[in-house]
This record gives sequence, structure tokens and C-alpha cells, in this order.
Amino acid sequence: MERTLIAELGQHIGQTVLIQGWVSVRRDQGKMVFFDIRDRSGTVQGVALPSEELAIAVAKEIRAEYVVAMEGKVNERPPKNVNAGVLNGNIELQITAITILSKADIPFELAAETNLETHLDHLPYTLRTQRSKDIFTMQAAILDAYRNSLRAQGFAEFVAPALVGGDAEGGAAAFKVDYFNDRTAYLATSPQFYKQIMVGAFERAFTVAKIFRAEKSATTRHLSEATCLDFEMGFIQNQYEPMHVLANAIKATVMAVADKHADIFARMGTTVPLVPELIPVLTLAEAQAIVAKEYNRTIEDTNDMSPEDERQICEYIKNNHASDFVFITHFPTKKRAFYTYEDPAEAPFSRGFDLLFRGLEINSGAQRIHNYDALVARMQERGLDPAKFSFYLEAFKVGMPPHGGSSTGLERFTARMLELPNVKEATSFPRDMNRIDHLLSQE
RNA sequence: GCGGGAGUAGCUCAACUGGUUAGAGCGCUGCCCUGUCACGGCAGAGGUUGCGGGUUCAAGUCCCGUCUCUCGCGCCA
Repeated sequence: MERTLIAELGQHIGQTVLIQGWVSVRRDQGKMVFFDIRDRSGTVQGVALPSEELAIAVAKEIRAEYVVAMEGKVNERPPKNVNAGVLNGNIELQITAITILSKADIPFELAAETNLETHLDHLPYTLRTQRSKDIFTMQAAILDAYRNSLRAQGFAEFVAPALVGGDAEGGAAAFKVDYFNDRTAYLATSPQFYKQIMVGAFERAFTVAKIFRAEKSATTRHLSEATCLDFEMGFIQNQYEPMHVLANAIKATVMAVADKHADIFARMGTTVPLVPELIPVLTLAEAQAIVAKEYNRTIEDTNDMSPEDERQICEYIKNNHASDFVFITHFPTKKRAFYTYEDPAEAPFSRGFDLLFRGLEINSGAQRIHNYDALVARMQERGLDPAKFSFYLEAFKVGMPPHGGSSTGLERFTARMLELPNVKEATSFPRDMNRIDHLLSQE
């Protein structure tokens, strides 16, 4: 018999069907046994009646999370047993035969409350929770919407390398890799150079890339391996053009997930983010002045936003401008990456920007230096050896338009979208200083 | 890396100032139950209190060391 998806059982009332799935719950009544069986499409109640002796015998052996195939007849429930408002609440499967496809030995109930550590230690199991499935369904929807928006805005997707020949940015700590012939390679900390190079080919390019950071950070927002949504575009006047492209992508993403996944926002107990037609833009100085005044405090570092500054400016913007997003511009050039453009008329401020979402920086971008000589001069100012960047610099030698772009942290975006307290929960298999699953089991 | 909090049953937690045999809920095992849907009832098993050392008549509780988790800061996306 061909398998029927559980969500489609309502179309088979009175018929004999085969379903396959996991047993969520067994309710043993003695002479008769009830089950909740779930597959990818939904859940249904099955009942093994005393008259079905073979089915009852197998039913007694079954425990939670057993993988089963069940044959039976789809019955309408008597009115008093209808479970209103629930998928398949009006029907049940009267089981005639059960095959156990796989037994299960579970560490705890799937519905159990777990600490983050327990959850992460048992991911092969805990990824089955509705909460986890909701989080990663949301993440996939974000990826999809972001890609669609950039394509619609004329960007070409490319695949960036994860193995790179140098600790590119200098700042972020990179993982070293033993390469051929006793040479050292690194895991990419950013696709930055490659997307800039791609501007020379496609003018507008984007990538979804894995990045690796060896920073010894233990926070709710850091990972050793993360995913970034990067784009870069040529022929811009200033940083406001990539900010506009980003804002379009953000708006399209929020609209898409609000449309497709209202149920997830409801189950997670959060709300669809507020995105106004124009996302507010503040300079660093303006943002810090607001925070200092509204929260009656002194700003310690006027060169960058502290986590507290970020949380407070977001709260202020939400309350006063009905936006969960805010752009921050005009950071001092010295605090930004070496390739960040500075207009002499605007010194000492750069054309970099950050996008904050619900209290957290989820994106960073800028107009970049496109002039070869200027880029080499900036490297020398920063103590970088241009000879080591010859591959990257060739893109500028052979003619590069004024350009800029930005990079969004996918896990951070997902975490703030659903207001998850820790970004690790928004990562299907997170790596941090002490967690990299197979190494963990070897100890 | 620095600072705060924490580590007790499979899971989530309790155990006041050190003081009988370290408890609860859920789960698990067995028995009972023909309409349950987080089923219910009865009985039961399950612990080197992260690890190592110390103080004390007595340590889950106090001290030292160590490992891990977690939150904040630094740094960053």
C-alpha cells in the first residue's frame, strides 16, 4: 500500500490507508491503546481496539519516538470525541496493523524543558522539537527571501571559498589549516575580498558564505562558525545606496516571513518585527547623544557602540519611531576595516554603517576604497604588507568602480527575528570554543 | 581573556544559619483500566551531590585547586 501523509488523512475518510511516522505519545488504556503519530505533515490520533489482537500486541511494545508504519481505516470521530481546532481533531485512524520500523531509546521526553546545554548535547534528538523545527523553518525562509530580494535587485549569486591563503582582515582571529607542501592556509573569516573582486565581473554580486572566527568569545551572540549574507555593488555615490539595497532586502524578508509563518511567531510568543517604509538612520554621535540623554548615562567609548548603547538606542527607536531596525553611520575611520572609504571632506568619519535589530548588530557595511593607490596607502598606514594582498589588489589594478556592500549574520538575524536569547539556538549545529560535536564524543 | 551566577536522579528543580536514611514533578519499570488525547490509579527502581584535596565529631552546604556550563564585559557579524 502507498503511504498517505498524515495531513491528508481527512481526504480519505472511510478508506484504508498506510501512514508512517514517529510515535509522539502512547496512551495505554489496558484493552485499547491510543497513539499520537506524527510525520512531516502533521499529527493524528490512532487507536488500536481490542478486536485487533495482532495490532494490540504490537501496540503494547511501542514507546515514544518508535518509528512505525500503521495501516488502518480513517474514521470520523463520534461528536463527543472531537478535538476541535486541532489538525485531524475530527478523525482518527483505527489501526489494523503495525510494523515497528525502528525502536527508540530516548534521553528524555521530547516535550521536556531543557537547558541550552542539554538541548545542544542532544541535537540529533532535540532538533525534532516543534521549537527547533520552527526556528530552522524560519531561518530557511529568511535565506530564501533574502536571495529573492537580491536577485530582484540585479545581483548575481556566487560561491565564496572557505579556504583562504591569508588571514585576510588582520583583525579577526582565524583558524589555521595545514595545507599542502608545509604551507599554512586559513579558514575564511569573511568573503569580503572575493565579493569585491566579483564586483569587477558582475557589478552586483552576493553570496551566502560560511565564516570562521577563532575568537575566544563566550557570549550569547558569538559562534566559531557562522553564516553571512553578503553583497557588494558597483557604481555607487555613497554608503546610502548599499543601505537602501539592504533595507529593501530586510523589508522583503520580514514581509515574506510574516506572510508565510505567522504560526511560528505565534508559537514562539513573539511578534513580526516593525519595519517602517524608511528605516531610521542616525550617526554614531546622534545615537549616543540620545542614549546619554534618555537613559541619563555617560558614554564611555564615543568611537563605537557598546552592547548597552545598542540595546538602548533600539528601545528608543522602537518606542519613538515604530521600528525594530535602525542604521548607525559615521563611525571613525580608524575603528573600521582598512578598505573602508573615507571622504576627505567627512574625515575623521568613514562611510561605514551598522544595522541594529532588536538591540543587536546584525549587519555591517560600507562604501569601500576603490582606488588602487589609495588602498595601498591605507594598508601601509595600518602596517599591512601590500605584497601579501597582491591577488586582492589585482582587482583594483585592472579597474574597479566605486562600490560598497554589507554583511548580515544569518544566525543573529534569525535569533532576533524570533527573540531567542542565544544565537546558538538559531544554529542547527553550533560550534563554539568547547563545542564541536564529534570532538566532544571522543573525549 | 576579565567579572558575576551555576553544576544534586534520565529531564527540570528543592534541600534555612554545616546536623537522621539527599527530596519533588515529569519520565522510566511492573500491575490495573473500552474513549483517552500532557489519560488515570496502585506499587517500584533509580544518586560516589562535576572532579581532586582540605577543615570539622559531622560537608550537597565551608575553604583551596581544577573542569564544564551560563550571563555580562572586552572583541565582533
